[in-house]
Amino acid sequence: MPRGRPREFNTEQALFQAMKLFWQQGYQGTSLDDLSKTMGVTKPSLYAAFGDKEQLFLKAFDRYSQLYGGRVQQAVAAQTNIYQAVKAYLDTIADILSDIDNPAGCLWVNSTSECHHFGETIKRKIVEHQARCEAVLYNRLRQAQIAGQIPIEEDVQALARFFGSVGNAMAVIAKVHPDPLKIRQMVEIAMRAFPINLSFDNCDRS
Amino acid sequence: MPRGRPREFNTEQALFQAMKLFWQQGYQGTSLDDLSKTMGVTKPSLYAAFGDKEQLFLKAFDRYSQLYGGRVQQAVAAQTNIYQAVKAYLDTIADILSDIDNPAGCLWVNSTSECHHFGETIKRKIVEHQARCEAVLYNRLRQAQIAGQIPIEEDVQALARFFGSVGNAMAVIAKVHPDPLKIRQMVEIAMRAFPINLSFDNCDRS
DNA sequence: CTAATTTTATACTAACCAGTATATAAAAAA
DNA sequence: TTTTTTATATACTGGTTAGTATAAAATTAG
Repeated sequence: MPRGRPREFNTEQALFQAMKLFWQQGYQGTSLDDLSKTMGVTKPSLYAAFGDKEQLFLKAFDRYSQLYGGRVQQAVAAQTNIYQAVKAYLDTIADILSDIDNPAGCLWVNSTSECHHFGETIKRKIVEHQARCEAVLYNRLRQAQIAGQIPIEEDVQALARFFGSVGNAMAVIAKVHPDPLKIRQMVEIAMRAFPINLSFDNCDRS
Repeated sequence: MPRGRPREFNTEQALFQAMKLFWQQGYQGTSLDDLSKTMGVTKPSLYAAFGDKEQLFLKAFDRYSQLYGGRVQQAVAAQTNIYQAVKAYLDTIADILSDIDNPAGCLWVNSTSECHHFGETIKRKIVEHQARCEAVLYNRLRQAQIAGQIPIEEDVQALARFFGSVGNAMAVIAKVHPDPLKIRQMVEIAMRAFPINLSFDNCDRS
């Protein structure tokens, strides 16, 4: 057991609350008094445990990235078919956006809108997250292309960016019209842009 | 000529500067001192001419909506072919996002991210703008559907929402990677999702 | 020129912000 | 118990925020 007086709060739970608050209200829209109250941690304890507001945000963002980015990544990995893998990417985002326990929209998309105000550290995190999401799709698409399932003349990097962006677009819609049906329709229509290799079409699009 | 001391600033130009500042920095990220300085108008004059911060934002947002929404609407109206009309919608947004004189991204998308902090008046404006953009696409798509150029079983409302959302997604990309080429590629791929009426296909997709 | 009217310049206010100093409480170590 | 260590509670600080009071300046009307 550690030395001094024990913490009266759970670090993980408190960080989760901070993440949800930043997600809902944005970085600038969330005050330390707000955080302190919602996390159930007094300000001095908060600083001792997580550092200043920027560091807390970084940790909250990492948590978001691991939790939901991880869930999307797993869903993609679980599919063997490339078409279904891309669809799983969008479907999982649709699931997350439709969960009424979650704040509306996407923390990453919200953060990009605020990026003018951020320092270099947070900006780097934002770019990294985007790159990681795109890479999940790119790796699978490129692999499928090499396997002949996607036409060789396709720019799979651009394709990964497109489907990644559709996920972001769904988050924007979810923020204005939190209607699961509308989000599902987005997935359905977006998947029509999936390229067909006419000579090697062995993809199941059921 | 009006009665008292004449204004030393141009209202239109000042509002344009305010719009650009909100666009770049967001509502919460833009202070009145900021606005006063950039607009070249002292705070008391600013309040006399535009009202408080919320009212100024509403006017700046209206200006944005008229200026760029109008430009997109015109581009769509200029096309006779439905496929080209939808493409013109996205191409015009790509043009606006690629203009280095403009702040990165889209004021509307940025504002949706901040919406938790807004009062009902601004929230209504945000929903209205989205509905108007979608309507530009819907009206054309529905017309084309009635004319038999789009399959009757298509949900053209969902289609309008999809292409509108692609425009938003392009704005998010532009905020992180301000690369015109990447934005153009988004348009190219998104247009693949355009529905073909196999029995009445008279659309020019050149 | 005078009076009425409107804009501008300066300085101010009350509330809120991120962050902290100080003192106290709760645990382990000696 | 006493000392050491860590966490908590309270109150505070300096800076920023939106918004304003006051007075001077610039114009027109009579």
